[in-house]
Amino acid sequence: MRERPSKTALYTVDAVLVTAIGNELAILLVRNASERERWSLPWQTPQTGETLDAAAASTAEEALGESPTWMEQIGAFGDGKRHPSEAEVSVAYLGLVPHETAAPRASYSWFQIGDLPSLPPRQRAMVEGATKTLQSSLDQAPIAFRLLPATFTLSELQQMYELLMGKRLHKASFRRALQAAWLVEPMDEWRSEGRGRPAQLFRYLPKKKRRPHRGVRFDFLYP
Amino acid sequence: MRERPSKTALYTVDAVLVTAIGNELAILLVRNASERERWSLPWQTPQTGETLDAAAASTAEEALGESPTWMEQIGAFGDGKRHPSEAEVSVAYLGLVPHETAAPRASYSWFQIGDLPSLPPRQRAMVEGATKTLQSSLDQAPIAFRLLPATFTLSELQQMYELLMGKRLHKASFRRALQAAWLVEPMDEWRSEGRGRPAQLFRYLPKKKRRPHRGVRFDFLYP
DNA sequence: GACTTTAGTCACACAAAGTGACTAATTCGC
DNA sequence: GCGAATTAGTCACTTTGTGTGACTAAAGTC
Repeated sequence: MRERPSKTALYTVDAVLVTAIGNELAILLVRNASERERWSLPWQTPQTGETLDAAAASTAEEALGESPTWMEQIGAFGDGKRHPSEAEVSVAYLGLVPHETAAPRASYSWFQIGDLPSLPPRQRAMVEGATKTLQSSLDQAPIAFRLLPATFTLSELQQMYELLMGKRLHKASFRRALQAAWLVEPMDEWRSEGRGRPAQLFRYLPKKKRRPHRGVRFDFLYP
Repeated sequence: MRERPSKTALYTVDAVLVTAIGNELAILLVRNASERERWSLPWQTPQTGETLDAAAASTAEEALGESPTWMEQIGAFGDGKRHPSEAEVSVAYLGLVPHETAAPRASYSWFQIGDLPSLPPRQRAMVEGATKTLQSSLDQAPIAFRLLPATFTLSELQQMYELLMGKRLHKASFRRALQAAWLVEPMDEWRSEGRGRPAQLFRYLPKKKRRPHRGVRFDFLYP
């Protein structure tokens, strides 16, 4: 956390950095400088002239030593909820990191999302906002791909979707939809994972081939 | 616009108020106090202790004399773009208003979205963000319904969807999807609009009857 | 070499969306 | 009054997409 330059902290930028560990999502927290047994999201006060996006990126880099594979603002939070800083408003960013390449620096560590310690109220709201954003933009943005390493098997991809959607998917349907979407490219590599037939490796490759949706979707029916 | 209390304006809350006029969306702008031929989005500096949502609602009420039928934060904007205030960051809200009940106060007026005057750069970005949010949450939230009066015909509803989606829809498909979604309730009223058979009036009525989605959606394929 | 395990595909049933043609109820022109 | 025009509302058929179980393929285990 960069120290705020003066008493009049204007606002902060906070990062909700997410990865997938095993069968659950995890969030990166940092130990408080003063009360060492308390945790909070990584945050900082932007330097004058720094853009919001840049401040979020630098917050993430300070925590992980590298940039997330995906970063997106999820909104401004304030509304009376307490924050480690004195800022009235904090701008939250969601960042995605493949677990394989994510080595937190000292005093940062991953917490399973179902097992978070108590957080400052404003940051608790950010975590909720982040999971909501994750769910709702699963089919608008390559969320699952950004949580996986650059190359992956289709089973891994399916497991990631199952994790994010919170339900099991049928293999044949999943692959059919994936093929129709023209989103992955097979590599000339296979990976043998102990037992069973080796799986082909793929990589994410967004492409041409758009096809507009057909009907209207009244999806807000299904909350 | 409420005057900012001191020179150190922390941040502002800006409102992108949208309505549908005829066959196009329109946005509410306010004439600048000093340069009367320039326009900007309604904004204000929140009073200390006021929540963001409350500040946005009060900005809208000051402009229209009433609350929008839908209001949602669309994010924080800063990133070096200029703003009428000296604040480094502004939090933008999207508000929806049915045109029938929207009477702007003095020095406010509606501008067709295709024919906006030049705006402060930060607010220009907000308008773009608002239209993006409109598009992307069309099937997550009752956007179209919030732009229509409380009671409407199915043809009006379809026209609103066509306007928001920017394409024509087939009547039978539209109504089939609407019925499946269980979102409107027929009233015992009909409205005769000049020529042709009178149309039954409906009202928005979200209900039970959920049905989970079936497959995965790789919709980000189609930008 | 039979059995287990994981990868990958196929085919069929069923559900949803695209589409044009139909019926229904009103106004307009004459 | 009556037929044409206009808008509302529905139907039936076709095409496309999804759910599902059973199948083949290639590896390890015993």
